[in-house]
Amino acid sequence: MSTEPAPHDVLAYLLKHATLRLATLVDDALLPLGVDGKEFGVLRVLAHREPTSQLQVAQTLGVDRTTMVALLDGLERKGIVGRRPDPADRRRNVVQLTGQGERTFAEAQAVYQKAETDFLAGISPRAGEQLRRTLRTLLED
Amino acid sequence: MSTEPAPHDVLAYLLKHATLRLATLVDDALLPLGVDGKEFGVLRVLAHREPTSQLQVAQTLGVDRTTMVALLDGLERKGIVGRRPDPADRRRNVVQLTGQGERTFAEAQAVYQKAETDFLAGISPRAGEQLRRTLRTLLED
DNA sequence: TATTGTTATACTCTATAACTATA
DNA sequence: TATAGTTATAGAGTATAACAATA
Repeated sequence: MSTEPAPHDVLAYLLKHATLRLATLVDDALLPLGVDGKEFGVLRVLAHREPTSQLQVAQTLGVDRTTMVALLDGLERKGIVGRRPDPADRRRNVVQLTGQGERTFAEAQAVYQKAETDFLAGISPRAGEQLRRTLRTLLED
Repeated sequence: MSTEPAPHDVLAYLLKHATLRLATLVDDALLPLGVDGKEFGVLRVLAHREPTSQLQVAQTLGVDRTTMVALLDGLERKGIVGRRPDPADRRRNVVQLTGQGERTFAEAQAVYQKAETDFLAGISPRAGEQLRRTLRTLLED
């Protein structure tokens, strides 16, 4: 046997695969609602804010504005979001959840919480909270 | 203001972005060595094991065997790994680090450790160890 | 027949460049 | 001139299918 450490026991690997596993759980859980994890991200932004422009949503999520177009096209086709020109600046689109979108978001949030709980099932609630705090601190900078 | 929780304060988001940040730090740190994070993953597998086949390396890393071909092509071109037919089963390629590959791996490991330390700079060593333990437990299943 | 490595191809995801309309 | 949204296009990354050599 080699004296080298196991290739999987390194923080970058552990973080990546924990991320992947939770993302898979969430995507699977959201499947019946007709949205995926990325779309759920858009819904969270729209539910949190007053109606905003596409660009603001894109910047909040850290994606390009051209990527946001396709994302919103899909959500609009499903009747989850609506777009209309901003009367105050007609270059902008005001984006907001539709009534159906609000319901989908509420269901998606419940489904997400369950997936997260399942993901954390192997550790104590205290350890789960500690994990969340630690990650927040690391991302604060 | 909305009563909805902030869209970024959700475990899936925190995990994803912590992963991204560490991956970026590691890639940047490895740049002068001429390898990236994914190639460093291959090096870790090869350093840990006795010489193995391409397929075994691919499976350990969870990538397709066709993906491994291109990865090893790059590492071989750089003189970091060598490939030769396995005398015991000539369908297989035995893959191992070259002398230069061993040196590159040693340097890469030092560089990685520094990037990880920088990443964890904002929390206590105890919290860093707790993070590692928690992630290991979550991935054990 | 099944397996390993390889190649060609297709698919997904995302960004860059160019266009339209508004400011 | 600059900005928001859109479209077309290109690039990175990875997987699927088909093939050659070997078992």
